[in-house]
Amino acid sequence: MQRVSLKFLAKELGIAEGTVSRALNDYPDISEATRLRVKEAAEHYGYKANQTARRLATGVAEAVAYLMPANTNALSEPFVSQLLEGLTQSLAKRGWDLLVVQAASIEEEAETIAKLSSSGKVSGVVISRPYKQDSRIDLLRKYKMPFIVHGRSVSHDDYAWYDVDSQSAFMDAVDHLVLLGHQKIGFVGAPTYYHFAQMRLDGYRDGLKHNGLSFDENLVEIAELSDDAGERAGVSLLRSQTPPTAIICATDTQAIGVLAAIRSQGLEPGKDVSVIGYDGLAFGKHTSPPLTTMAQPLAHSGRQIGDMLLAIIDGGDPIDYQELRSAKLVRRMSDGPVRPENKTLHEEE
Amino acid sequence: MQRVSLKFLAKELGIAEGTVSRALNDYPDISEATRLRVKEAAEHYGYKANQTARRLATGVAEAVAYLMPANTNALSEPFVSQLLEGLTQSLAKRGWDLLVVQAASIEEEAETIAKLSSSGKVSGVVISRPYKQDSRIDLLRKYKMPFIVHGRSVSHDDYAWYDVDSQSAFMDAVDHLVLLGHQKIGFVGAPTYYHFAQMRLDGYRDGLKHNGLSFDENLVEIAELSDDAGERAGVSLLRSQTPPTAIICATDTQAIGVLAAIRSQGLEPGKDVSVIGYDGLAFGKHTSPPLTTMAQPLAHSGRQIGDMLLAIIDGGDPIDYQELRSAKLVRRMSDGPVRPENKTLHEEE
DNA sequence: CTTGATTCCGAAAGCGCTTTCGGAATAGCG
DNA sequence: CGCTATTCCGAAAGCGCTTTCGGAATCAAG
Repeated sequence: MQRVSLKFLAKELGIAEGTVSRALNDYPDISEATRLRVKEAAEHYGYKANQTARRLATGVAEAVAYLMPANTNALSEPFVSQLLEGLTQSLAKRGWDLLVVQAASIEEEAETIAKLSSSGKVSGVVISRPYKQDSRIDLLRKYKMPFIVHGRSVSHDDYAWYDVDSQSAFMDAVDHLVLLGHQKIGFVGAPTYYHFAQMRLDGYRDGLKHNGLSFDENLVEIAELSDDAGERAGVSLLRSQTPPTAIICATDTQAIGVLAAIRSQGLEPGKDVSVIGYDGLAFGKHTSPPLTTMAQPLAHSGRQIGDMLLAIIDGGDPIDYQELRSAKLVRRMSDGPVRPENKTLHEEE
Repeated sequence: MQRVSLKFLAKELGIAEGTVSRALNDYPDISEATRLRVKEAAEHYGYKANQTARRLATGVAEAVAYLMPANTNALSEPFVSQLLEGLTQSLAKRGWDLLVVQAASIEEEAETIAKLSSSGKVSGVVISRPYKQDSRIDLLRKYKMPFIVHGRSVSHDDYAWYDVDSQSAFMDAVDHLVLLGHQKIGFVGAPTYYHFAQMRLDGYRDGLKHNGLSFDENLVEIAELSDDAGERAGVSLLRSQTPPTAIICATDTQAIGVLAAIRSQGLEPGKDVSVIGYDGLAFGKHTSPPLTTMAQPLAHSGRQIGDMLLAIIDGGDPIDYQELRSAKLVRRMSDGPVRPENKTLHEEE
C-alpha cells in the first residue's frame, strides 16, 4: 500500500533520510539545490509521508475529534452534517483529520472523552449540546485537552465556546407574539439537563416578564427533541384549561409536531394558534403552514468552530475564544395575529 | 497529556516492556499470574496504549474513512448522519476510528482518495453516491485499499457495495400510479452522472414499458438534488404541452419542490397531480400534503456497511459483500387516483 | 540424576518519521 | 594563506508500541 518511504527516496537520491525529511519540511539548513531536488523526486515518486510515523515522531496528532450527540434524531440532524462539513473545511487548511466519535449512550460519553484524551490520537475535540453540568467538559479540562463547545454549560467562563444567544432569541419571539396581540403564549421546551433548553426557557420567561405577562406553568410542556414528542406536548397544551393562542418551541423539530397537534385539535396553525420554532431548519419552508422560526446562523459555524479550536491548540487562551451569535426571526406562515373571535377548543365545547 | 506509558508500567512492575505489551494483548506465552498483575496495574494507572505508536508498530491503521459527498445539501443530509452513526457503531466493536473526509469539490475527490490511500492512515474507506464511471473507485482498486460503496457504479461486479434497488422501486412506483389510473406520468430525475439517477430513470422507463405506456421525453426533467431545483422542474413539466397527472421524483427533496410547484400552478398536489418521492425521509410526514415515497431501509445501513467493510479488511473477498435491499412504498397523502374531470393548466386556458 | 520438552520472560530490533548534534566542506576575513 | 564563521548534510537517537528470538528456569520423562 505504502510504496515510497523516506528511506526509498533517500536511497534513490543518495542522501540521508534525515536530510530528505528536513528538505521536505523546509528546514533552513538545507540548500536550495537539494531542497528542490528532493521535492521533485518526492513529487515524481508520489511520496506521501506516513502520517502515523510522523505523528509519533512529532507528538502532535494532527487530528481533532467531534463527539457526535449520542441520541440523535433523524429530523434534527441537518446540523450535524453542516457542522461536519465546516469542520472538515477548517481542518483541511492544515491537512488535519477529523475523527467522528459517538458514545453508545449518554452515560458513556464521559468515558469516551477520557479514552479519547489519553489515547493521544487527537489534539483537540469539539462537543455539542452541553448539559447544564457537563462531565465531559470537566474531563476535558482535567486532561488539559484543547476543546471547544458548540453551546454553553452553566459555568462557561473558562473555556471556549460558540453559541447562539437563544435566550434573547426567545425573548424576541415572545415580543413578536405579544405585538401580534397574543397574551396566552405556551412553550414547548426541551429536557432541561441540556443547558440550551434551560436558556430557552429562561428567555421565554424573560420575554413574558418584559411584556408584563405572568409565567403560568400550565402553559409550558417539556418534551424530547422529536416531532412526535412535540406533538404530544402540543396536544396537552391545547387541551388544558387555558389553552394558549401561540406556542413557542425549543426546536423546529418539536414545532413541526406542534403544527400537527394543532391540526389534530381541529384548529388551524398560523391562524387559530401561532407557532414559532427555533433553528431555522431548511425543511421548515415546506411544512404546512411553512414554519416561522428563529433562525440561527448555521452557515459557517462549523468552519468558525474549527478555526477557533485550531487557535486554541496553537496555544491561544480558550477564554479569548467565546463567540455569541444571535438568531433572527424568519417569518413564514405559522404565526399571525390573535383572532379577536379566537376560538379554542374549550370555547367550542 | 499521556502520562502512563508502557515503559512506566514496566518499570513499576519490574518487568520488561515487551512482556507488559504481550500480557495486555493476551499473548499465550504469558503466565496467568503476570497477565493479571499487569492488567490490574494498567487499570489502576489508567493506562491507555498510545494509538499512534501502536499503529506504527502493527502497521494497521485501525481506522476507516468516510468520504462525505462534496456538494451536500442541507435537506438531503439526514442520510449522512444516519450513516455516520451506524458506522461508528460498527467500528466501535473493535475500537477503530472513523475519519470523515470531504473534498473541496467533485474534481478533487479523486486526489483526496489518492492521498488517503497512500498516507496509510486508514485501512478502508466507504464512499457514497458513486458516479456512473467513478474514478474514486478505480483509484481505490489501484491502491488495493479495501472499500465499500454505498450505491453502485455502472460496472459493479468486482467490488463491495450496499445499495437499494431503486430501479425496481421506480417500476413499482409507476405500477402504483397506473393502478390509480394515471397515464401521463412525469419524472423529475437527478443528474445522470450519478449512477443512481440513471437507474431510477431506467426504472421509470421500465415501469412505463411494463404498463404498455410509451416513453415521452417531454415528461422528464433532470434537476439538481435540491427542493428549489425540483420546483423549477415541476413547473416546467406542468407547463408543458401535455402536463402529467402524476410525477415521480428521484429524491424526496426534489419531490418537496414539486409539491410547491404544483401549488404554484393553482393545482392541488395529491388530488390534481400525484407525487411520489424516493428516500423515505422523515420530514416527508410533515409536508403538505404528506409525501408518498419509496422508502429505503436506512435504519441499519450504516452498521451493515461498516460490518461489510470490516469483513473485507479482514481478507474477505469484496464480491462476497454485495447487498441489494429493496425500497417499499410508503403511502402518505400525495398520491391519488386521476381525477376523471382532471383539470390541468392547459385545459383551464 | 541427566536429558529433552515446556513455560515464561527479557532483550532487542524494528515501524517510518523527526530532530538534534557534530563535523566536513566551504566561505569570509584579516 | 591561515583561521574562524557559515553552510550544509550525515549519523544517530528517539517517539511508544509490537513482535520475534533466544535463553533461563521449570517440568516431565528416561
